[in-house]
Amino acid sequence: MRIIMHVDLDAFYASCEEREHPEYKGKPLIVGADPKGGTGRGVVATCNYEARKYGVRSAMPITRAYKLCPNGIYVRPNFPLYEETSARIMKILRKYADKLEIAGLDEAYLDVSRSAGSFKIAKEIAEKIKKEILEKEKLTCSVGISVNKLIAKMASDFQKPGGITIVTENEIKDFINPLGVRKILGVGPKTEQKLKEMGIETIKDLAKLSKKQLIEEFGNSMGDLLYKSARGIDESEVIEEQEIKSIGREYTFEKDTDNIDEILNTIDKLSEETIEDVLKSKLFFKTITIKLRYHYFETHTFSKTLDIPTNDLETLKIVAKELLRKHIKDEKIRLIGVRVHNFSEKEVQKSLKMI
DNA sequence: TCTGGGGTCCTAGGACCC
DNA sequence: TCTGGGGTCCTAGGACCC
Repeated sequence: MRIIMHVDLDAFYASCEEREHPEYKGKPLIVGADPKGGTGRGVVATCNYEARKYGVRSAMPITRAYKLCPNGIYVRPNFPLYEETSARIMKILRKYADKLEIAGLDEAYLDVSRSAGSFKIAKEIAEKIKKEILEKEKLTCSVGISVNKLIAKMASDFQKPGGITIVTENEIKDFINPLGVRKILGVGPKTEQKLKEMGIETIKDLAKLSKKQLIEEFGNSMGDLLYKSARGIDESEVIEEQEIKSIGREYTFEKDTDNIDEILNTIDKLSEETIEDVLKSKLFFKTITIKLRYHYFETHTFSKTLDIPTNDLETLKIVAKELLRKHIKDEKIRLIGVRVHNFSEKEVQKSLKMI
């Protein structure tokens, strides 16, 4: 049997900010877009627990957060700070894990089956991890321990902030049954709503549906996920390193725009930043996708696949602008994005026939 | 309430090849 | 003249995660 641990840093961005700015402590702190006195654009990235008392939550429009908590401290995210802090923490976690899967800046899965061997030792490891992160980084985390990633993640979420929750094989059913379906990784607002319309709200409800029923309603992949998740089954491995599938940048304008120069200049800028990352990763891409969001929030993507992989900035700029010209409607644009994918590691040599 | 920006994965139709 | 099926690639859209 496996022993899987999920470590989740508590209110990570906000906690990093509090650490760097002790004057923020004890006050509601919101990391995200500039509220601009209630007219700003964007959302809350993270807030501390003080701000949560006002009802502020992650992904909430910043204007709404501002109404709920006008006297809060609002700061822009400082990603270099979070990235550096996260990298040091992942280094700590790596020492304790047979296998480590980084699942974002603020969370990771650890396979500790071999090194722990039992839930008792796994708990001791979790305590050591918490202690080391607190001493070295002045940050707290929540830990879930179980037999797979699905339940470990649900467990880490169970006693936040700062808790350690263990769910053994025998306890899985009682642990998941009362939880809402939304706690399943992969179930978002749409699937939750659809299930609700079917009279399904908790995992216990979900477990009553047959596999056939679920696959008919939700398709092969999601149907299977729901069927297994409702039974606490998750065979997925802790994966050490994931390959990069796509690289891109997008930008929401301060004000919706139909100024073509502004849009084209933005494509240039986004392309340049995208290529910077592409060069760092030493990859060559074949497919270019642009994303357009209109003022009424309708969003479209358009892509073109090249004959030969490239990492060339001019090619990206030209193709991105071609795609824009070909597809853009006569409406104000809210967001524009550029993304590249379909990677290979080498620039494919031109065919010998060309000689 | 009016919805960021970085991504991943899945679906489905059509083209094209064998 | 009409009709196969499988596999792969491309394109567009959508749900979801942190």
